[in-house]
Amino acid sequence: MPRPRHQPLPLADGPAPERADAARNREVLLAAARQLMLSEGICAVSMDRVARLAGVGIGTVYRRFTDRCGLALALLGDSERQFQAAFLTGPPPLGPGAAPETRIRAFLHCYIDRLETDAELHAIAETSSPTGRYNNGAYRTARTHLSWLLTEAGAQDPAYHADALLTLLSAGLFQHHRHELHLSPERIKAGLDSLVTGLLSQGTPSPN
Amino acid sequence: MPRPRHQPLPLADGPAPERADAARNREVLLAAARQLMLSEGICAVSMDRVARLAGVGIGTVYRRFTDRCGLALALLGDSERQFQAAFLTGPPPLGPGAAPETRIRAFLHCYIDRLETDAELHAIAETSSPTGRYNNGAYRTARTHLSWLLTEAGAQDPAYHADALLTLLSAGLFQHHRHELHLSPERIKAGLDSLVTGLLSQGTPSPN
DNA sequence: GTATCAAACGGAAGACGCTCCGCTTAACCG
DNA sequence: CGGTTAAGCGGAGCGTCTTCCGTTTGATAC
Repeated sequence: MPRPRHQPLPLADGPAPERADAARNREVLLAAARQLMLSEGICAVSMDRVARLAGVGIGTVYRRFTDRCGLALALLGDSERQFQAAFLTGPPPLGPGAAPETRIRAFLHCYIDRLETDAELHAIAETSSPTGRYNNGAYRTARTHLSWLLTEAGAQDPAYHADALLTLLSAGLFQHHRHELHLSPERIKAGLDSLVTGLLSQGTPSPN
Repeated sequence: MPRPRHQPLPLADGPAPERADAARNREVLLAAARQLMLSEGICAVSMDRVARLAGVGIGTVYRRFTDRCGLALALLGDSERQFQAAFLTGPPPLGPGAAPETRIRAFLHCYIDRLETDAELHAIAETSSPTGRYNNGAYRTARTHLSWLLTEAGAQDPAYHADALLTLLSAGLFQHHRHELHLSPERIKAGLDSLVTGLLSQGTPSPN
């Protein structure tokens, strides 16, 4: 009969502690993926090759990262954490202190800058199911934040428009604008800016 | 020595005439794909099964439709042609005759209705490369049209905002809104409408 | 009818994502 | 330390998309 496992600390249970070998493998795998990416480009980062370069079985890659998108998301983890810290608790204009509208623009500009450096990785991270993009922690945090800023700024329908703005930050659209239509990042930011202006020109008919 | 082929009619050369067996196979394959879709759902529509049900080799499917997205696009062909006819030459509010702003809204609403009936097929059609969605005839026609309407309506930066609006009509976002957030089609249309209002509230400062 | 050739065909083979399941091992307890 | 258990591991195998290339065939000219 399976005896109930004793709970050493019933307080503050996170999403489950990771065993030592698991944590080790996570790092080894991320390192392998990064190396593959740097030396041969994104296309070379297949689950199979990452596993072999890391010296583990494929099953392990999936156990650690769920799927290819999960691996991409993990590779973006540092960038993501930095970004979140910046818009949640960092200095203005991105962080608290600036006017909501200013923060929204800063958020969008910063996101475009992130795409400029890591568009391909973002593209993979958005690849799973059609709705996969909308179902991960990073997306939800961003949406919640944007939605709140839009509310603060007095916009109509913040929930819808938060999703709308984030959809305009999809890697696919960015790559199309950037590398097929040859728009500069500034041009893209300007487009987003005018959209924000439009969004905020309604809602609060006159902010007096 | 290869003798030069005689040209029967040097006038009006289309994108290349399709040989009889090729045209026949195209129809057989589309029928097979439709049947599979109706009887077992979109997931059952794999290139392999379509080929077998049609009684041809897989190579033929690829020769006729290039890839899976091409097949999906072909399945949407009728709907697409109807839609194009409607907004290019049909009656108002979608076609010529109504005010540009009215036509823009009608365009978006109509697109949402199309997604409501064929979201899954659209999702597959948007699946190829990250930028695949932006590189097919249907997309380009829609973009040109929207861009022109935006110009007529006096919007700023019509080129950018045409892409923006079309990106908000992606199947992935629609499915997320519709089936995960449980928004009604009307709710989605309202969101798009308020965006359009914002877009057009600038540009022409006062249309007098 | 016959010759010719580009177009079309078929299906084997490759690459990749992902699943499944039997075996191994870290972690914890007494 | 030895027992117990959940977590982790490995890799064969499946399904799918896609490519490649040798063979076949429809269309045309003569």
